Amino acid sequence: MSKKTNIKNTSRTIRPSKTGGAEDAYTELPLDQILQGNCIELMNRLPEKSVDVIFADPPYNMQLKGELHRPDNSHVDAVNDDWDKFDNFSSYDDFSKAWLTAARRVLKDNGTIWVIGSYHNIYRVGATLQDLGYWVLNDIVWRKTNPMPNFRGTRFTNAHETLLWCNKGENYNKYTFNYDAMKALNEDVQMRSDWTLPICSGKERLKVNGHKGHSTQKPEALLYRVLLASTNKGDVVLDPFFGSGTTGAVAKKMGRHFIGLEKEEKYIRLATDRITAIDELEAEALEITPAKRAQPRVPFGTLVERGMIAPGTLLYSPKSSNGKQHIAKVRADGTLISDSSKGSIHQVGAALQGAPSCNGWTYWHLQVKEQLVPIDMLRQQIRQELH
Amino acid sequence: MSKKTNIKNTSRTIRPSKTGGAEDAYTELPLDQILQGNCIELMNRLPEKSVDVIFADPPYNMQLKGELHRPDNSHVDAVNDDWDKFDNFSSYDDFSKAWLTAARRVLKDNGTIWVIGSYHNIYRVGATLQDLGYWVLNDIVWRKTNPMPNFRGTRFTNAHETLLWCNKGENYNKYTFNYDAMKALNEDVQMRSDWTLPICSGKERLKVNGHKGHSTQKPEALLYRVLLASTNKGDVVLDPFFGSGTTGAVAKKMGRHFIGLEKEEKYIRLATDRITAIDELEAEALEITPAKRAQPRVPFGTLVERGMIAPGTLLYSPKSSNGKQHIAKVRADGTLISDSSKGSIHQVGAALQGAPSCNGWTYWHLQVKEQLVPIDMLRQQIRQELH
DNA sequence: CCTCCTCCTGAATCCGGCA
DNA sequence: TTGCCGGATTCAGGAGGAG
Repeated sequence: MSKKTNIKNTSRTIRPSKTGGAEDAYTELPLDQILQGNCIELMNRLPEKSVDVIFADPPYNMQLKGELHRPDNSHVDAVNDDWDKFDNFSSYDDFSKAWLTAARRVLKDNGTIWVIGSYHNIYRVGATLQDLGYWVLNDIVWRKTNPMPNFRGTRFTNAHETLLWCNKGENYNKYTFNYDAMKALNEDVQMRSDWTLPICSGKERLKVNGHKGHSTQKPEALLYRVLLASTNKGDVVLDPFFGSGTTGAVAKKMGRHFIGLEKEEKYIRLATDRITAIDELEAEALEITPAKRAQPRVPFGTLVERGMIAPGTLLYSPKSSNGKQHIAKVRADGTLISDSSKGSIHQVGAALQGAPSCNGWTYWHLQVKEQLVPIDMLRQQIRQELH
Repeated sequence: MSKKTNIKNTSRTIRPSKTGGAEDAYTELPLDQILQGNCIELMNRLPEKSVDVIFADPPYNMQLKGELHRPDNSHVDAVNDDWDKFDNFSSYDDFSKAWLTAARRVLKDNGTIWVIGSYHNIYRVGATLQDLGYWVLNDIVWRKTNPMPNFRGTRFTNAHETLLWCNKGENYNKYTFNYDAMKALNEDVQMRSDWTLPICSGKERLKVNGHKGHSTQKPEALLYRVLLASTNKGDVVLDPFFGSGTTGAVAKKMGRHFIGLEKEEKYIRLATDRITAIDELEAEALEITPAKRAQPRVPFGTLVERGMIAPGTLLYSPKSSNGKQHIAKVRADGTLISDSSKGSIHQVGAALQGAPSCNGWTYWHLQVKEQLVPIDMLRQQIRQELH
């Protein structure tokens, strides 16, 4: 059982045919619509080899256990939706295999598929993609500028998600990749496999009664880059896990057609309202998040790690008016130790001077051939590499 | 068939025992050595649960690429393609399963394993890790500052590799993670899951007759961060695909023990020379920022006992946003009593705030000359005495 | 209108020692 | 093994109010 939801009056007429089985097959693509139901059944009703690109944001199977609080004791509103629960890896794999098989049938031979995930699920999804014959073109890392920290200090901040971009096989080489558009978007340097973008928050984040409209809404900037890279104007983009409809919103804005598949009524309502309010952009499109121009932050530890300053190296302060000079030793984790204090280059510099603060980059020097050179010189080198 | 290679004169004597099978078992760990042979066989000869960390840089499945094509390189239909791919990925999976199983036996229950790979193999490796019961702690993205560009403009620049960091399972929670050292290395901001480091080039890149000594030599900075994060001084690090010996070089430098497994004679020679030339850093330089949890516990009652806080003293919470401030009185046994609750400094603090927990040391303050001073100041005094 | 400050929040596999 | 309980733990950015 499934029904369709029209997004705009201009959407095409649907003619389900009764031939060939219990399910109604779409003889024509239901463009710019959200179809309600199980995405596998719905995909099987679409004509084969009919869509240009698939973007899929399947459940991540997060397997969260207890409650989590921030250090200020506030409660973390985690993803604990029923749709994210699976019994075990095996049942998750069955699910992945099923929807990716249905997706493969619908995808044009020269089409491509994007799947986004986290470490909880992306390794399984990636293996399943390969098992089904999909060919990985790139794995893309979405570096979040503002991820949630690790509140308990138990792991590295989980600061990225992964997208897999695949075509239907090694020998299908005519997929769309707008190389020059990507290069232009990246200030005339080849677009890399790591994309730095903020998470979806602020005004862009859809709310219902003051609460998140969807627990995992993706930022439009992410979809913008995906669609700009891998589709042309007028292409058809299928999203089998439509959710809050970011794919549809960006597709409409960019003059692409979308087909959204979604089980839950509440998300369909949310997405429908959202997309209805959107106007298609004129020819020239804008990147929502411009590249940051600021100088990249370089921790002092980076110099140690890279072997530019070995642990055990002595650093020297400038000689003060009374001829006194401070010395500190570099430790393995990029902190300093002096006679009387330990800590960052800034902390130790401040402590030794009895000052409230200190710029360690200019205060501390290396001895190079009987000359003192500020460690800031080394930071400049690294910043040049990071360009 | 395998043999060992001593790296330094001080290495311990090895006593292979003839008991229990055709293979010689090591009754003692062959520390700081490179063992020649098949890594699975070698791992099976090591004592179980004996190494603290495994770092593995397995073949990326590029070698198998030839097998992924038909011998005549003919175009393969998508559907028929499946078995072909499956068979070949399957053999890579068998290989992964075999060495990861052997690795699991050798790894201490509270040990962790790192595996590095690219999109060609990491999704398969990740799924295999999970299938074997390993629990992913983080997936780490190594962002290369200087990756090889995509010359043909057909894809995004492949600018990263992925590391998976796992422990032996969901319930093994005592793995080593030097959170504070990582934070210090990153200038007092939590270390994230994306690491920006250059590839191995220049002087660091080992050459033999003017050519690369090893085709996939990893940068020492990468191993430095891995080992600083997940090992302590004196720990044993096993690398089953030792190659050019970056793991051993960094381990030696950092005062960790290594065990290297490697099939090829030429790489063993390369790595041996390399590691021999390396000096271990001095002890003071290897010190890192200690975890607060590692500091001696001081019961609040000690302050009362020592007369630093008299029974009857009033303690004050910080003023909250609505101007409210909680007050509690110290009792003779080091518990607090307030209007509504009694108990430890933590329990009363939590109860008064209606919070799930509270660090009483930072929550409660003494009034000293019209200023509020956290009682943690007094704990610091005691800890210094204990020094 | 601008600045400053406080509050809130985000796909999270989030503690550990001891009785 | 379970349960108790001490006490350690966060970054970026947007919204909104105060001044």
